[in-house]
Parts: sequence; C-alpha cells; structure tokens
Amino acid sequence: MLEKIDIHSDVAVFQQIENHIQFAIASGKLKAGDQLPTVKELAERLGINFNTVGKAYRDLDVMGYVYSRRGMGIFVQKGIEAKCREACHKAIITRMHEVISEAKSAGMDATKIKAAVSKCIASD
Amino acid sequence: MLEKIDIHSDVAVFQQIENHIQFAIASGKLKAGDQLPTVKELAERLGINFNTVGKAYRDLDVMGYVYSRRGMGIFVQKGIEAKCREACHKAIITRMHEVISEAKSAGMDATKIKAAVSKCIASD
Amino acid sequence: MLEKIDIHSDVAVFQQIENHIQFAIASGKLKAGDQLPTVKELAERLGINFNTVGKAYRDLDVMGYVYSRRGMGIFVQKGIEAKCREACHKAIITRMHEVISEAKSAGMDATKIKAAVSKCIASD
Amino acid sequence: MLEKIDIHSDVAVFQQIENHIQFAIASGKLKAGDQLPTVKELAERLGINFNTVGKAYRDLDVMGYVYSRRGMGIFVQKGIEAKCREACHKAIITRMHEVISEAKSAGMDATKIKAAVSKCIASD
DNA sequence: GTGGTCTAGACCACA
DNA sequence: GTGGTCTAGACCACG
Repeated sequence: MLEKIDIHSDVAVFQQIENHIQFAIASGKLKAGDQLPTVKELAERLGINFNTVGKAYRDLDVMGYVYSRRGMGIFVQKGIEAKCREACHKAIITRMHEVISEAKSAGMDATKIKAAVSKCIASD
Repeated sequence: MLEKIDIHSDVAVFQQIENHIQFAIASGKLKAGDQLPTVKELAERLGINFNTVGKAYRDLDVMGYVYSRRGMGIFVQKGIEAKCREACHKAIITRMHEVISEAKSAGMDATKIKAAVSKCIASD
Repeated sequence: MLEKIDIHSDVAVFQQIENHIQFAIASGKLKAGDQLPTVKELAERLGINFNTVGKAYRDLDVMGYVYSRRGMGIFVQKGIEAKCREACHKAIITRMHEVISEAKSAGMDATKIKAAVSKCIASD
Repeated sequence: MLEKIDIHSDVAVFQQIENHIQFAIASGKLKAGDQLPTVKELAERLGINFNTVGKAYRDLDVMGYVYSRRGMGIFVQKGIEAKCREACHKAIITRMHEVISEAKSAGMDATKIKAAVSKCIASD
C-alpha cells in the first residue's frame, strides 16, 4: 500500500496520501494502533520531500484519524474505523452524485450511465 | 442554465462555466449559432469577476466549441455537437472510473456501488 | 488585532495565529464574510514567513472557520460563530480544569484558587 | 500517585512526570528523604520508555528537588518544600493568567469565568 | 496580486 | 531516529 502516487495528477500529492490512508482505514487494511511508515521512509519510498508526507500526516491527525507521538511515530487512532468508513463512503457518494449529475446534463440517459458503471466496475 | 455556480467548490469557477456550456452543447440545449450571454452580463448574474467568465469563453474558443465576433458576441460553433458530446462522455467516464476505483479502495463492493449509483440516478 | 505574536513562546506561531482568529470570531470581532489579512501582508506585519501564516489559514479552513478563494483571499465562513464560540469556550474550560486540578495537587485550596482567579481577572 | 499519565496529551510525558513529583512535594505527599520509584519500575508501570523517566528524574535533580545515590536510588532533597511549593504556585498562577486572558479574548466575561472556575473546583 | 503546493534544509523536542 | 516548526524560495492556478 501507499505505493501508487501520481506526481502529475491534478490532485495534490499530500491529498493522495491522505486519501490512501483514509481508504486503508475504512477498508480495514490499516487497523487501530497500527504504525504508519515514518515520514522520512515514506518520502524516500515515494521520491518526494518529507515535508509533504508530514503535511498529510498532520492533516490526518487534525482530522482525528491518527495520532502522533514525538520520537515514536504516527499511529492509527482507536475507535474511528466506523467514522472513517462512513466519511469516506459519504464523500465518494457525493462525488458520484456530481458525476452522474454531469452525465445527465451531458445527455446520457440512465441506461447508458448504468452500462458505463458496470463496465467501470468490471475493468478496474 | 448557467445559474448554478458553487464558489465553495474545489472545482474552479471558470471550469464550472466551461463544463456547463460543454454539457449544454452536448445535450442539445445549446445549438449551433446560439449566442452565449455576454461576459459582463454573465459575470454580473453569477456575482463573479468578469475575467473569470472571459477565461472560460476564451478556453471554449480555443477548444473550437464557440467563436467570437467583435462587437457581436460569442456564438456556438457549427458542426461540433457530435465531437463535443463524445468528449464530454469520455471525460465523464474517466471520472467515473476514478470514483469507482476509490469506492473499491474504501471497501465498497460491486453490489453496494451499483445500489449507490441507482440511488443517485433516481434522486438527481 | 493579530499584532501580538510571541516568537519565543512555547506555543507555535501558527498556533497563536489560529487561536487569535478563533477568539476573534468567537467574540464577534470577526464577522461572517469578513476578509482576513492576506497571507503576505500578515506575514510581513508579524515579521514571519508567509508559509507560517498560510499554514494557520489552511488549518482554519480545514476546521471550517474560514474558506479561501484563490486569487481572492480568505474569508470568515458564514454561520459558524456559535460553533466557534462553543468550541473555544469548551477548550478553555478544559484547560481551566487542568490548571485547577494541578493547583489542587500542588496543595492550593478552593479559597486560595478563587482569590488567585479574582486577582487574574482584575489585573489582565 | 504517578499513575495518571496521558500519552495523548500535548504536554510531554517527561513533563507530566516532573509536574506530578513537584506537586507531590509541594503538597507534602512526598517528604524530604522519601525514595522515588526506580526509573525501570516507573517506566514499566506507566508503559513508557525508561529514557523518558530518566530525563524527568535528571531534570528534577538539576532543579535541586531530588538527589540520586548510585546503587541506592533517587530521594527527595531536604529543605526544599517551601521553595518547591512557591515555584509550583507561581507556575500555576502564570498559566491561570494565560487561560483567563484567552477566556476574555474569546468573549467570556468575569461572571462567566468565575462560574466556570467554581464548577471546575467543585467537580474535580 | 491572491492563495496552494512542493522542495530543501535548518533547528528543536522527544524517546 | 522520531516528528514538529519555521524559513526561503520556486512554480502554479486563479482572478
């Protein structure tokens, strides 16, 4: 996990890291108490500056998903799996609404949209 | 049309305008030869800076969807409906891929995704 | 407002800025829709790096107290005065609990504590 | 005593230990000549790194509140109760000033502050 | 001219 | 060696 960062994406790198970790918590790949990779290790692995990783970690801290202990590392907060899962799904469904709303504006009908979705699900 | 601009969105205002117009062309709401609102009028109506509208119109011009005639206004280009429709649908399907990919990462399964999509389609 | 930053405090500079702004919103000195000083102006005024101000502003954005519009500036979010006031007071009362708990541990009795508080209120 | 360490607190662990011991001396719970728990024992009991306890003890030694005898243990210094009590109270009153100053900035008036203090005193 | 992101590197606090 | 803060400066997106 945490290997697929796209430097050229229009989504900010730190945002991609935040998303990955949130999704990992939501899906159970990261569990309460688990330690995240250290700032410097992850930065090196991804070939980016460690401040960028640090920013992502601190944001997640502010959001309550992880907590940091100086000199120790960053750990997944306990008892936030459900909250995180809910928040992630809600955010995704919001985006889904946007996409589908746009699809309708662009003249796609329900049948066509569903077909496209099925194709997406199958091919990913 | 062109009334729903969300200045709190993470999508740039000029981008929202461009999208709206492209979708309107793709769906046939705007037809070849139709005149767009003037930069000044649209800016006032939306409560935004007129440079923002200007940028959207210029981009659409560069993309070949509209053309401007000094002193006359901005008009929808002829013979680009199909091309526009195709481009819009392609862009939307790309975003759909992203959303569904994220949904999977966050632990949603195909059934749940399809249910969410159906709900979105029904409620929009 | 926003002039009293103590570089040598043990509280981080960006944290002091965040606190000042939150207190200003809580007390009504900053109202919904008000624009904050620009990142660069405030940085210059306080003699600090603009990234430090930027961090404070972005945190406040994440917390929902302000919103930013690229090229426009940073503005106080609407409808969060009560929420902000509540949060500030809650945080302060939490700290008050800590201090008073410590005072008791250190052997101060209720009478002495109240006297100290009255003195603090009068002298500030 | 020395059982309530909050590793999620923004106050450093070693600082919490130092405070606890100083408060215990100030209030008479620890008396001149009393032996402190060993570094190893306390670290185990609190579930923290023993270097952390070591730092707290060293600091207290430097401050003159305790002295160590190799092979024997750490003991409370004689004749420092009054000095310790004074220092603790002074430190607490300084923090109290800060909290009350912030409370005022956040729009709480004297009446409200005093009510909050009384509530804190009663409930602790 | 506005804020946003990222880099590079410094220094500090903590364990 | 861990994370936290701050600086300095670059480049980009938006208006």
